[in-house]
Amino acid sequence: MYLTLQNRLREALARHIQEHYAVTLDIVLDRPPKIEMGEAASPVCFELAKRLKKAPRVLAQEIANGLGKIDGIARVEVAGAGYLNAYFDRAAFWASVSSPGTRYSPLPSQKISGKVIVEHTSINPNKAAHIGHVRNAVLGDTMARVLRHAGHAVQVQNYIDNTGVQVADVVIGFLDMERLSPVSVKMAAMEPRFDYYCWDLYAKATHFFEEDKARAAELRGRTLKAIEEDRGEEVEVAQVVADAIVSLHLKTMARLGIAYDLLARESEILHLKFWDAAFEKLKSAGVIQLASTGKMAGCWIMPWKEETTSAEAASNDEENIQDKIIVRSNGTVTYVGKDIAYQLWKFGLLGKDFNYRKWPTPPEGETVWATTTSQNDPAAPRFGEPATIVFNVIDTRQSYLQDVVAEGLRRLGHAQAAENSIHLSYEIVALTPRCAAEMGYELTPEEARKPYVEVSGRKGFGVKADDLLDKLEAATLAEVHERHADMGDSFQKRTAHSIAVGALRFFLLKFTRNAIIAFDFKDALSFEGETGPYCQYAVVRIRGIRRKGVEGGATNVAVTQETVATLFSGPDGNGLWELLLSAGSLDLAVNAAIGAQEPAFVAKYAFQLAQTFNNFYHKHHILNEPDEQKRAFLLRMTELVEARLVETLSLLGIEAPEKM
RNA sequence: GCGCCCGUAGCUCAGUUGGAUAGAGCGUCUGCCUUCUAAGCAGAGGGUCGCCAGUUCGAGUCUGGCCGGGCGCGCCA
Repeated sequence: MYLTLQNRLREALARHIQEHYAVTLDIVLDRPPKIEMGEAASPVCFELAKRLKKAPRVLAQEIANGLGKIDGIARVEVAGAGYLNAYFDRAAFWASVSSPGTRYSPLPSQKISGKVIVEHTSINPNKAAHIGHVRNAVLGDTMARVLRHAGHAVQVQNYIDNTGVQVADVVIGFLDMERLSPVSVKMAAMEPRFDYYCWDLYAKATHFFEEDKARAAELRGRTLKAIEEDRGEEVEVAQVVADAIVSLHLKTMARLGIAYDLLARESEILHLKFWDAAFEKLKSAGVIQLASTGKMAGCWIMPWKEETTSAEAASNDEENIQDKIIVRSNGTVTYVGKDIAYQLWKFGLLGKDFNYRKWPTPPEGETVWATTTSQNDPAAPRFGEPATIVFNVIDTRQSYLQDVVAEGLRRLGHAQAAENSIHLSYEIVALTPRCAAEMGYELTPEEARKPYVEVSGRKGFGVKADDLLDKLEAATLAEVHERHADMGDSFQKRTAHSIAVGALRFFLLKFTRNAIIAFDFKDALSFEGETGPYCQYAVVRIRGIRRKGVEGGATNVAVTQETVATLFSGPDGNGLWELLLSAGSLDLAVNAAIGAQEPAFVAKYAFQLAQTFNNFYHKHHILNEPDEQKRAFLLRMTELVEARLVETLSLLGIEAPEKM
């Protein structure tokens, strides 16, 4: 609602200034420092004053006087040195927030026509998911929810690198270190904690490789080649491991309310000749070249840093060559090459499509599709339909590689697709030294002094997602049990689960993307202050009021327009108005979140609304309010807040329980 | 060496395209449960926005330089 009024004001000011001063200006709008000063303010007269060489306050007064009536805005006044402050029509705002039909309507300029792809999670399927993977998934899932809320057709894809080095390492662990047969691996893969087993095995394999580099190179080379060529025990085990772990990842993410439309697998990129098609395009367009000399001889490379002059290039020693290898001298393709093929497909620029089948072991109640080389299921959604915009949720350390992928598209002549390939980058989740020590990690004195310690999947060092969720659920269950002993067991569990998810998702979303999160159990297990449970608690309070009201046989009287007008202009008017305004500002938060690709804005908004409500809650004792009209008004207000807060939390993937 | 990111309260972080008196949570201290759930509320204390210049009517925000920290620059991903 707020956004609608803001847009009306912006348009009215722009038109007025254009008509009366023949100046076209972008109208900057922000919030006045205090609610008494209105709800939207523009410093546009300062800019206009400069252009016209007139005093800003004089111009502001002229505009305030001349600006006609704007629907939903009561008046526009001059303030300070020349601000234009707009005061919303509170009763009208109440009416529109109350009407059930109000929906988010994006600005026309922001409407993305066509399909949006959000690729996230994309964990190497060779070990259990850890907290860093959860940040990726939660960011991507939240972004997808927010985009859907804004009316976009979103497809969520999870890229499965089932033919890469990481899977190969675990395959070597099973075949060459543990000397298991494929059948035994198949049996092991049916165990519920197979991902944990692989977590340890992967760490052991990494250690094993470090002992003897030559042996490592030989084993890896042989295993990777077998997997790529789709033959032997290696490929059999690789498939078993990758498939089992993907299913476990899906299960872990389902605990957090995260689901996927499509699992796009690297094995299909290879076997359906996606790479071959991309390779031909890159070669014929001259985007990549076969290096004949130097240390990259025999590789297909994409030249980088073209702007350096030949003199500079000549003086540069080989160490500084930035050219990116796309195909190795042994003929195998790098990750970047495969990613270019995949990215081309996303935009419908490859001229090929996958076959699709249902994933055989999805989480309960879900349908997940996956790519396949075998028979296509005609019931599959049209995943091959070109996207107009693609969000790739990948940590910031891979920025350079993402730039290479986008540059590849650009040099193939797809400037628009390159522009719309958005790297939704985020910083890593590290552990505080204290947390690392708690987990039995021996810190060097240097590490102990740093604010955080980086996790490492290779070393098997990190907080596993399921362990963290278990810990959170145990903590919330103990609390729920204590507070609501009368509650049934399964209800207690459900409640504890939603609080645990609320705590974790909010914890990961309250930081902006480029903040490094130093993880600590103490912070993540906190349920007070700026947390998910705080926001959930506000909803629970509202539901408590409603239950009590129904029990007490509260009369359901309609709130008259007079009551609304009187209360908003009365002594508590500004306080009440602040809450309503906050409840009507979700569209602003969503708009900002999409504009900046920053889900944290929605989390900040949820907290701010919950906080404003808690303030209201303490100020007004609703059910004891003797005045029937005022009571009805306050009750209606809580309903409005509940609806908007529940909606906001659902965008964050957080459920509000009935009691907590 | 080159590139990207960061530096705001004791700690952890917000601060949309430059706008009015720089905010929140945690922690500390003081109050508030016979009244709709205290996972809460009110209040106090806490700041040379790393430093120096510049642009501007106006800079935490933009530009340049410096200081400090992180990451990337692999025939790994």
